[in-house]
Amino acid sequence: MPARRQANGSSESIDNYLKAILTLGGPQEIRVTSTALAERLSVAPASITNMLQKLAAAERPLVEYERHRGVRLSSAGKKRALEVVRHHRLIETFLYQVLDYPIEEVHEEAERLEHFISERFEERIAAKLGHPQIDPHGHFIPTMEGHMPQQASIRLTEVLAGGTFVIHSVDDRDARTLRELEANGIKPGAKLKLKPRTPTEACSVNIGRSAKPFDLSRAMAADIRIVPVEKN
Amino acid sequence: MPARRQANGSSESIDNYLKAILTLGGPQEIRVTSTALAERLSVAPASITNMLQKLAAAERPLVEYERHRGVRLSSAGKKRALEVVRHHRLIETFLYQVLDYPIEEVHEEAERLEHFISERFEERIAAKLGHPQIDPHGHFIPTMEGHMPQQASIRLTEVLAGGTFVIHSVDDRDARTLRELEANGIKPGAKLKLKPRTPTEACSVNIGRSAKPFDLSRAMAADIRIVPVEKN
DNA sequence: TCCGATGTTTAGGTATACCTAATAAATAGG
DNA sequence: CCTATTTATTAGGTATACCTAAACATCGGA
Repeated sequence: MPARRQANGSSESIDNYLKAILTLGGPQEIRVTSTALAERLSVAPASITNMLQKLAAAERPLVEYERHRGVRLSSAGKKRALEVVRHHRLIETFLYQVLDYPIEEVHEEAERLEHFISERFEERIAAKLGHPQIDPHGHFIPTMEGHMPQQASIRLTEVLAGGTFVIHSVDDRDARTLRELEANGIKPGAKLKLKPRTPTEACSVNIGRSAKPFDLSRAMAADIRIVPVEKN
Repeated sequence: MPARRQANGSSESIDNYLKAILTLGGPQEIRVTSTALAERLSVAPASITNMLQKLAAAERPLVEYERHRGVRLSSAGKKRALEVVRHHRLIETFLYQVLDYPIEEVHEEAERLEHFISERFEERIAAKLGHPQIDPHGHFIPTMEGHMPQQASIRLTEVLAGGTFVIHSVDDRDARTLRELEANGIKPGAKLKLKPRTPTEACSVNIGRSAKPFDLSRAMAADIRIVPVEKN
């Protein structure tokens, strides 16, 4: 068998399956379908089935899998997934704060390196950064013990009531969208006022002083998460 | 085909073949034999032949290979090999200086990460370090343009004449040996006096004030390189 | 409830990078 | 100079992680 180049036991590919199951399953750890995984990972559905069977059949299974009923992470799988997410977010923070990367480049580099850094590397950059809890996108960084801090945030697109919010995170998968949004003031920490609306209505947003209509489909694509602010 | 996880075109495995050919070929770029490569890479000789054929047959060949006559790097191969060596040595320097790694741990981490960092990462850590020319082991760092600085150093084991030298580099492949040698003052920058000897004789070494006999086989294993010092 | 659309799995195949065993070429000793 | 040993190559096989195409479940609507 070919040499393992990872600092730990699993492969890069497996890491990515676990991460995808973690994020698609959401905080309630809903079963994830093959199709959803196939789309997320840009892999044929048949390949997903194959991999899931292998992950479930392992000595120490990383997922719980039942034919035609989707997958969930096992506790071992969740541990590894959270470790990889921790790596990703620490690396992003490090690239941004220590190596002065432009914000829109941190994701791609982190996506590659997250699989290959050692425990020591993880520990050292965390120490250098003062054990940060959120990354430059506003995402919480899982703890060393594999625990994801509770996020009291909600999707912008889920909010119908209107009110004042702080942007908690802006998803970092598409560099262009991210940059555009940032240029418009849509970035973690920014304050934002929503007008009440129905699910189908366009969204109106106040950022700082200026009020502009906001295209909901873009918010959908970018997965903007916000935290309600108590008026005081 | 499986997704490329490297920032550049080639694979981790290919990188390692190129690096091995570079170092085994030496500064004069002697043809390297399959056996030598097989040993260095801990891979069966048959696998070496296979890989060399592929590397030589590529659209843009990375090696010049003739059956039964060994390999040399092509200019493209040499460029990539030097790039990987640059990555390795920059990463080691970075781990040591910025992340406070213990010296004996930098090699393993660099060996893994060297294949996966981007041009940007390389450039950023080089800048952070002030574009260093030698790594913590005393090895020269190839330039961005893929040029290896001339090393006026020689193998400790090749020196028969005796004289005063500065240790230029101590090879970093075996952590234990490295640590032991360092504990005995054998580290880059240390001054060292050799007594004249024959190839088979034990070696006598002065480090600072103390003179001790030195086991040549250990020097052989560790590939200690030294630079002659003009007495003044 | 049955039936077709959708989603999922099985079957069979590709490329990479390894392996072992058998064969062939080069080199060195008598 | 010819054989014996060493070194290198070919042939055939494994595991991983993908693929396509065909078969098979599940689910929602008539």
